[in-house]
Amino acid sequence: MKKISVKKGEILQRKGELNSKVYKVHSGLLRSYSIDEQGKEHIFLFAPEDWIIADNSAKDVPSELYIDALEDTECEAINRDEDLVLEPLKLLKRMAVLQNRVIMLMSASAIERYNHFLKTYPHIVQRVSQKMIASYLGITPEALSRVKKESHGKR
Amino acid sequence: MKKISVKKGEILQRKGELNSKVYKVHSGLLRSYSIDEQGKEHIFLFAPEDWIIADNSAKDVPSELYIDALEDTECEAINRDEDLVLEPLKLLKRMAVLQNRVIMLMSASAIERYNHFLKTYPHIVQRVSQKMIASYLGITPEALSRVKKESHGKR
DNA sequence: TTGAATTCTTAACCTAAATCAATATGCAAT
DNA sequence: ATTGCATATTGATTTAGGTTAAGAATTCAA
Repeated sequence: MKKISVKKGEILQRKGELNSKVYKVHSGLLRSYSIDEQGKEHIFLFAPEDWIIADNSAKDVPSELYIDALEDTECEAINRDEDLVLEPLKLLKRMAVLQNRVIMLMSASAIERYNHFLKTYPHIVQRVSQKMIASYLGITPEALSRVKKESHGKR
Repeated sequence: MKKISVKKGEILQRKGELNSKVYKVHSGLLRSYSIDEQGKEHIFLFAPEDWIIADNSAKDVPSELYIDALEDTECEAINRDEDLVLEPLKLLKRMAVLQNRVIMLMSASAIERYNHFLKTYPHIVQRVSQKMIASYLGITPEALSRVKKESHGKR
């Protein structure tokens, strides 16, 4: 359990690493993301102040996700087994977020996904680029741009 | 922590309920699913022998998922807070499954999703209908039928 | 401050999968 | 066995979103 300072753009953890930690963000903004076979980035999670971010692969399996900083960030690195006993309720909350995300990805259109994002991360919209948001939603930046334009009257 | 017998088709838990439990399957097959605004079913998880199934919404929030039996099932109902301390490693495993599912939903085509399913649930394919599998993959039964046909040579 | 580099928007076109519809197959209950 | 129902397959058509490309707007580094 030690404090870490990360500069914007720095990579905290890479896909394929085994010694994966859990990071608790005190200030700033981290994200986790995967890169698929075609080299495309998919943002898995944003972690602003007070959120916890981690790769959740089994402990003996190389991690699937990269974690890096979208802003200069102060955070705390915790061992995964410590995390389990330290903050069990936060863990349940993370499960809830993931569950909503799966349901959303299976049933929601582009615009519905965007609205879901606004609800999950009300304070992040101003801090990240459209490109990042699109990557989180699982659509292209072009599609996001279109969809926002079309919905101007409707919300 | 009590034993429960569920007949095929019986609903163990409904969307909107608050007293949500965690179920550990001893034999048979359970599933959890949501129903969206258009009345469409989306299977969230299959739980065959030895799996654990639950709605992961926050405890003070009505559950999002239905849970029912696809086969006659023997299982065990556990309180969510008990579950947390009883089997912390299984919980981490469930997180890993969810994480893979999100990544899959964001980046994979229909055929890739099907192959992913075969890997996650090697023994379930024979036990559930194409319709159920399609619902789990987030595609229509028609799309699944076509995609399997097209890939006959290729795998 | 200026140039280079991302990012954003818009448009035209393309494609994977959804929808709609018809037929076929399998299964359960009497 | 026969009826009825859900499931599966196949085909025709539509559509949401992807791809490509080009210009405008922002950001960033020197």
